[in-house]
Amino acid sequence: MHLIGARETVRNQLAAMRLKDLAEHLGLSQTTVSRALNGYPEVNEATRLRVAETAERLGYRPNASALRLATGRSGAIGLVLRGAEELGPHMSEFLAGMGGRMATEEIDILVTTVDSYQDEVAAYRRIAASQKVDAIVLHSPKVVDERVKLLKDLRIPFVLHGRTNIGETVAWLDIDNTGAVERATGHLLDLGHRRIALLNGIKGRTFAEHRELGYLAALSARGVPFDAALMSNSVFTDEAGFRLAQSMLQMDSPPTAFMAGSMMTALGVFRAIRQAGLTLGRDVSLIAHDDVFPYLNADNMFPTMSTTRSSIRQAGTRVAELILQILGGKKIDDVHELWPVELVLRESTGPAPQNVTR
Amino acid sequence: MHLIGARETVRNQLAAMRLKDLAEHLGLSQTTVSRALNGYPEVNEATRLRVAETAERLGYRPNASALRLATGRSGAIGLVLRGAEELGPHMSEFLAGMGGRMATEEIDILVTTVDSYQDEVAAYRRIAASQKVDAIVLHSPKVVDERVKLLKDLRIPFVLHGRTNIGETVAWLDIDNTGAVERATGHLLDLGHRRIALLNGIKGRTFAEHRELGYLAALSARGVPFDAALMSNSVFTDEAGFRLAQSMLQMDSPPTAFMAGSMMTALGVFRAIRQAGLTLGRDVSLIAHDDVFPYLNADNMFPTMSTTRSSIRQAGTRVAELILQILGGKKIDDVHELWPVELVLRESTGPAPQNVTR
DNA sequence: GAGAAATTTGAAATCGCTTTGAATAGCCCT
DNA sequence: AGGGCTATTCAAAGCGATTTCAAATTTCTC
Repeated sequence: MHLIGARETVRNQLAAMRLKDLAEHLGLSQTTVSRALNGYPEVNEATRLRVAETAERLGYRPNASALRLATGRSGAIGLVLRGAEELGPHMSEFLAGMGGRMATEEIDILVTTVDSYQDEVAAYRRIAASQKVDAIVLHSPKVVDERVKLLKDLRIPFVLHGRTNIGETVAWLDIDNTGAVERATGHLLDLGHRRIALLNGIKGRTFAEHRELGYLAALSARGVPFDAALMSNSVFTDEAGFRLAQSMLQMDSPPTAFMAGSMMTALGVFRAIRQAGLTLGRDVSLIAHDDVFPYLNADNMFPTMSTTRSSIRQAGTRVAELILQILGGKKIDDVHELWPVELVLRESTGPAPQNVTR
Repeated sequence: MHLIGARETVRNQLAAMRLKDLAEHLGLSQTTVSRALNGYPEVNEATRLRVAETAERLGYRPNASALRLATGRSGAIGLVLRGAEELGPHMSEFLAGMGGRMATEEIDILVTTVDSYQDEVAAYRRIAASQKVDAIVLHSPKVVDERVKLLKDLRIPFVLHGRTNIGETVAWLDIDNTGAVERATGHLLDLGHRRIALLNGIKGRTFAEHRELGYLAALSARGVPFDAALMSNSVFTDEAGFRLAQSMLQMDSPPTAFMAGSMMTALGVFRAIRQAGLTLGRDVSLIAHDDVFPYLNADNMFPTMSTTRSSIRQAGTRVAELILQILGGKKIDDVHELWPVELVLRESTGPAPQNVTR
């Protein structure tokens, strides 16, 4: 019993080491240890070395909550997802990109899932009021997205992945959906296609509207009238792609080419074409938008798939970078990036078939 | 100037409201307000009502960091992902399930991405030392997984999604991979198939080993010898499925049936079968494991796909629940769940073709 | 070698919450 | 009226870090 010094409280061996413990261990004040660890200049180099070495050896890490309380920064950035719809392959790729960049800064990503738009608004309010995150990634914007206003009112820094027309300055990163689809559609038109189907994303989402703009622009540039029956809006699933393509192929005057909004959609279209007894790349052409999923490679398809390509993972990485810049003080007026989209032609596109009689 | 009371410090309007502000506003002490908000019994019901109403009206939310520091609980659970490989469709479904359950408890999910196993270990140490999370979800275990030991040493509660043979008691939830594959393989054997390919997951992962066990058990039960050339291990991608199925179909004695480890794999197999000029469900049979992705429905395929089915999203929800139970004091010895897997027969399976001469 | 300047360290305040222990007020009894 | 309870409320002490301000020590400068 008396072997244990009474002056010093004996902490549970299992409890994590605190700054105080480390300081006592070193015979220094908490102040000095803290400074040494955080690279302040006013600490003796020999001391700093000793502190760093001991901290490392003892596995000391500042308590995250205490650090956050003291500094006011939470060391995390928030991502609110509408569980069912949004946490799909696109988001996980984006997340992977973001995570990669944030990991090097020891910043975590706080994922909150919600069920409805109302819940989403509530979640933002909650996150803001409780100061859980330093910034937010806003995504999947609608053409007019009130969430932007909300976040601005809440005074929480954020970067928008996509664009919106809300008349407020926001930091954003987006890909040139209009240009991509315009070019792809133009290419199909040049190949002689006149009936081109557009399997677009959910109505109201900015990217979907942008794609529609590009589609219409290409048609109108070549004086080809558009047919609303060839334009559809839905989620990007294999199933929707199949269903839509199937019904369009049964039209009196079916499309000879498809523009699929995602690789998932393309898989369904693919299937519908085959089921109709047609051959992709000969009877029917297909260009899909490729967000570059590592597990679904356009080059490895049969036939290989022509795509408009833009890595959503890279976008995630860059958005993370932009957030760091903003947290570092950069003005959001200067944070706008529009990424070009490649058009990669492969085997799924070919000249329009001559005898349209089927 | 003198209109502003000098006694009370004027806080920036923009700064979030603190408990102190709320208390002053109410003319009560922080203690009472805190208690009222947290449902302690020793506070007058009228007071509680008034506090609750005012807090709500003013949008007060306790500062997360302060709350965490004071209570010692972080209100978050951790998920470490090896970015590139792991953050795919499976994980995002699992995450969606977890998130749904955690959201109702106002618990967040802290996602950390890492690049290597070493980084992963470092990440766990960091997370533990900085007390960022109350618990961890450990996933994708290997047959012998040292991460279990690490987390136990770190004394951080966790639930394992899957199983491992490390000789330590851990809380886990897993699906009956062995049983599922055994039954599916048995069914194919009953249909007369003798050359059945197994496109399994990555070697060393417990679930892959379990599936192999089931496969071998079914074969041996019917006295059918196994052929190592029909067993493969790889990631669950469309591409790998295609490549493996394609090469197997070119064997002298090709398989007449495939067991695909995931829907992604199945898509590739599907393609290889078609490319070989064969018809799925007639010339070749296919059973895929279906984790139930909302965007890839076995029922909507053509032909519809026979599957072993188990919702990974539900698993996520349940794992979240188990974590909550453990944090609530439940002994980990009592937390083990083995979920049965359905075998759903659809059109992609049929009797083995009679004339094997091709 | 004395005083000024620079370097290095430390005590204590602070961040915003919870919680312990004490104080006050109200009520019932005898 | 005073003692004993119970019901409420509050002041102050943590939680574990950072940071301000002051003190102690060393190094210059002349």
